[in-house]
Amino acid sequence: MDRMSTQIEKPETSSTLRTYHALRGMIVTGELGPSEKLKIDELRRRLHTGASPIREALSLLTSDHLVERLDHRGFRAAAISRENFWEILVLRCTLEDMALRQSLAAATLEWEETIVLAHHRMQRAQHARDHRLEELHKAFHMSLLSGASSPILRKFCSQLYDLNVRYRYLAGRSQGYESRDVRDEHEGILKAAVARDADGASERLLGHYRRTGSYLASFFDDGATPAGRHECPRGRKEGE
Amino acid sequence: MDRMSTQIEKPETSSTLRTYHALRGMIVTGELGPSEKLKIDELRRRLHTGASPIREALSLLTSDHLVERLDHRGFRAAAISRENFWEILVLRCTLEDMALRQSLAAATLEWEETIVLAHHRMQRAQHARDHRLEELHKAFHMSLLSGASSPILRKFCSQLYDLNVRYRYLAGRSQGYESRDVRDEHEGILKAAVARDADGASERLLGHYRRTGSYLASFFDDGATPAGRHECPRGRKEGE
DNA sequence: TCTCGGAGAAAAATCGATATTTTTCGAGAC
DNA sequence: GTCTCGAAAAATATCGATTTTTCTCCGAGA
Repeated sequence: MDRMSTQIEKPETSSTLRTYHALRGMIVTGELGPSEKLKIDELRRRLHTGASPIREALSLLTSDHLVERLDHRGFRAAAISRENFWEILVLRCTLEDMALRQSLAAATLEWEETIVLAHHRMQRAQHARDHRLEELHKAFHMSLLSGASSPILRKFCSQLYDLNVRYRYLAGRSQGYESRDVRDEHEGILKAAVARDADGASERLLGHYRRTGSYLASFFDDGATPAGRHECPRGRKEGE
Repeated sequence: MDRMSTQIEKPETSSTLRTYHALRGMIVTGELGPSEKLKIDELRRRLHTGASPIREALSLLTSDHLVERLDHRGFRAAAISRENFWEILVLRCTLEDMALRQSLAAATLEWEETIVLAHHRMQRAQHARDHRLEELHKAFHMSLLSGASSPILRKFCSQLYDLNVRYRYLAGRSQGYESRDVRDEHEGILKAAVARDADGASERLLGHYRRTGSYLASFFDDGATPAGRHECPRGRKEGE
């Protein structure tokens, strides 16, 4: 992580990495639909590259749970399901709660400036209807966790973020960040984080996810939480 | 998962998967040491396969945090550090606690028989000094979590398991399962799980990890918990 | 002595082609 | 009419070779 950069997009040096990001974007946005067969040859033409980078990128995406590898039958975009949706939400709440608390516990002035800046950039993109809003939104959320001492945990959170955003796209809600409520929520999270208020920040962050989750769930479920009866996940709050 | 099989080794159909498992084993056991350069050509010769399967396998291992990918400079086995060791332990305790509770909450008779069987196989291998003890040990631990409704969580646990075992090997303690204590601990975990005692099982399981963790840590640290001052992780226990 | 630069070697990344495997589809049997 | 078997077609998996990049090391200039 360089200085104030909140990790926006690199020049993309290798073909494999370029392909990886391209494919990930295509799957997250639904350009490649759930369970869709991913033919090497077709992708090769579409992305102007060889079979090797495609296969490597698909291997990486397999570990991100965005692609499934079938014995000798190639790859396909990950299937979706109610269970999967709730699973992601539950895990995400637990892990981000953990990461956020680590991050706040290790908070520095530099980190504080980073999240303020990330928030500002996101806000500005909202007003300007910048197409980069999506990645700036992720950058803001990841910046909150960037102080966490556990890189593995941060990576897990990043993966779960993408998995969740995918469901948002599939529900046809590519961006709902403009609404007054969501903007207030972001601001509340930022303020609590700056104030080093772990419980408050966590509560707001997880509430943010749960509300979005319930909202999105209505597009998959027929309106309610699933039959499997996962209770809506709750972060551990010290003062309860 | 088929019937009673606790997921021991498949016939290994594709070259990529075979290579993946081979390389993973080599890194976990320390045959390929930390930060060691992983030259494609050398591995190609060593594993009697082409460059493509090697690269794909290495890509998969990158997502497992066992291999690092360097810009245009190839791959190397993941570095080790005190921080990394504790990070893995903390995460592992949190996630296995979660998975174990899910698993117990969804416990069925079939699941119960699976864990009993997995435990028996492990015990038998201990007596017979079977070289497959290592994989049977993993099979037992994973069987405990196998009822968890979240496949992603189970995969995270599996990854963290391997990362942890790697440190055990690097400490020169390839197998410490024979000791009376460890065997008792396993039995205690099994009994609590069969009794559907989530708190008891979790406490024993995490205690098992923490004890092993402190023990192993002494080989990396100079005897104590790290400067970074990670407190030893604690699972959430309901009744406290 | 140190730094810079460049030729040569080594290694990685990528491509094109071949070998395997799976899928498709139609003919023939029941 | 349905099922089975087998050959053709499609797609995957893998290999060998080429291209590109990085690394190494030696020598010239400061």
